[in-house]
Amino acid sequence: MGMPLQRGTKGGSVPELPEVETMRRGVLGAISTTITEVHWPKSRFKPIQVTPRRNAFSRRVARRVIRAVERLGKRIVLRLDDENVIAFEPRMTGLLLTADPPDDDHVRLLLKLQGGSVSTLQFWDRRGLGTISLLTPAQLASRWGPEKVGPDALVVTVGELRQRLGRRQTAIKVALLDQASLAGIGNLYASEILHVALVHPELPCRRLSARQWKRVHAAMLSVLQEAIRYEGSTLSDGTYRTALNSAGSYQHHHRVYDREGQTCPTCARSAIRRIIQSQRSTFFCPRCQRKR
DNA sequence: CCCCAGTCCTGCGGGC
DNA sequence: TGCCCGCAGGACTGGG
Repeated sequence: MGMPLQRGTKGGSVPELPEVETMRRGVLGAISTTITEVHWPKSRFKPIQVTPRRNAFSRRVARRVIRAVERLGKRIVLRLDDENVIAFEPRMTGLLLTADPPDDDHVRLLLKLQGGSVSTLQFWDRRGLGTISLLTPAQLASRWGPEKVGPDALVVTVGELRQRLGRRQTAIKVALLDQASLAGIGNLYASEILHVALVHPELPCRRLSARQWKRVHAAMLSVLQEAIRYEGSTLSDGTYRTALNSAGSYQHHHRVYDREGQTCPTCARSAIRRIIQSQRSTFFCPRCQRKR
């Protein structure tokens, strides 16, 4: 039983629902402010994708008032007084900050705001896979309407969840990541949720019993809500930060993610295993989460 | 429609 | 000591 005790090393938690919801709450102070300046800092890195082009974006958001700050799955949406929206998509390493960023090199956009408690809003992105978009209501609907983005994981009912995923042959862990079926879950929380639900990650969706769907749904809510209370997960590479550039602390409460070889905290007997599903790591306890 | 592999990008750790 | 390679995974795309 010489189980290797491994430490997660380059694990970098990515903004999923709890992290993006924490970002949203962190920038609520931008509501009712006016965008007075728009800056695109020069950088030695490849520029990130901005829609429309930067000049048009700057011209169209200048002097607009931010009416609301919303979350759409893993994206932050600022509703402007002309009905258009600014959408920030953090993807792997994007952050929305009201405080000083982790470094100046990776600031992609800086908005100066007037009239509220928040005077700057910055989009910071180390890897640069994130996107920034200014969209009309029609563009928003066609890109991220209900046909493209499923119901939010905090809002979906167990019936809806089962209706959307229940007939699929795909492994439950892979299906939970499909944003068109269910919005907000990413690789980290999928493993955590299935562990709490005591469901094996490789179980095909159509094989889950009604009881298991109930457990998955309940675990999804409890894990996501608990993670929001701890302001999300900041792993060893420290990438994810809140709007105030502080670390989240849910990583201290992870049960399986990035804990390969460590003893399962639920049964205290088996070692956490790591497998690859759809080219992504999945972590689970083979004792607590049985296939049959 | 369903499902999977490949692509984008930077930083970091391990191996040599 | 430094270089190279693999890995991290969200969203999208193209193919079977």
